Amino acid sequence: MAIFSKTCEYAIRAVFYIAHKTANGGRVGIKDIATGIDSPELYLAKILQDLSRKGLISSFKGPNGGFFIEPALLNKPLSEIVEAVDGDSLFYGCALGLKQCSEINPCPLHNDFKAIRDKIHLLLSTTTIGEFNSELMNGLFSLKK
Amino acid sequence: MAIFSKTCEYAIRAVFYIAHKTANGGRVGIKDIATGIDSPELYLAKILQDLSRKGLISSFKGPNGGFFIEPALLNKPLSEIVEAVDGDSLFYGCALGLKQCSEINPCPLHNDFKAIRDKIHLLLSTTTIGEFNSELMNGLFSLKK
DNA sequence: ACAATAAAAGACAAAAATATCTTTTATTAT
DNA sequence: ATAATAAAAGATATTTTTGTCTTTTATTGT
Ligand code: FES
Ligand code: FES
Repeated sequence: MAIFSKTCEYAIRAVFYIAHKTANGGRVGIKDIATGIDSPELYLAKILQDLSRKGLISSFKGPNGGFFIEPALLNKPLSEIVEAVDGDSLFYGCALGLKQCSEINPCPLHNDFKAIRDKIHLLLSTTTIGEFNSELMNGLFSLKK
Repeated sequence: MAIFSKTCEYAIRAVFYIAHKTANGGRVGIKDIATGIDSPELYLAKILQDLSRKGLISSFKGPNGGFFIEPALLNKPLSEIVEAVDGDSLFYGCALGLKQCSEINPCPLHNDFKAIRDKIHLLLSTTTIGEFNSELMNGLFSLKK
């Protein structure tokens, strides 16, 4: 198993893609995004509709329409995307699936896992949506293949 | 999304349960295990069959039959259970689902994620199946609720 | 030998995740 | 106004994961 669901992988890659493509204004269409991140177009459309409803990305219909990200939202943490799609069990849940992760009734992995889980949470809450824009423009980072 | 699949959560909890229940010999039946880790009995049976075929746990049929773990296997790393059930993408896969995680074609999260991924791998390969036996016998750790 | 026990195996069922198809709505340009 | 464009919405399909049911096989005790 991967760390994120397939849906979440697509969501993150799409958000990074939209962010760096519209950082200087303009909009980017679903076909462009789907090709740019190598994902099934119609499934991605559903995911972006959802993010749009939740206000994490924006869109316009019609000619010259497409998706974009409000400049102010470029420094939102990536954790908000993850939480919107996969929920927060990666940040707060028990590694072994106990109903409640707690010090009172800990599973055997609790102590060591909590440390790692907190690092994941920290990474995702300190990484912003627009953080990689210039590297992505320069082709230093990849979102496909 | 949680870090392990439900199947893997049950598998780990069951292995810990069997380990500490049979550390001093004897066998433990599926009903006992399912109750002890709070999992659906018949589904767990399938999971244990699989682990048994792979040689990670042992079993006997008939009266006084049940599951147990060869003493020598008690210091096998937990990572083998995880790998047998969930595969190795948690240890080697790209966070964003790129086909290949590599320095040559890295995703934006690559550097930070690799560090965390390695910690997860280290934790699971240095934790052994029998490591928590005494704490489990003492009730210091929990495998249910 | 025979009955009782308990896991193995195979088939099936339900739910969730992933993916696709079709129709509608908003926007733009002619 | 009208046609063209592109996302939104709703419905449907496929695949995977999770869970259950039934039959078979191995083992034990009588
Ligand atoms: S109780 Fe399992 S991780 Fe905290
Ligand atoms: S390329 Fe994505 S984690 Fe290495």
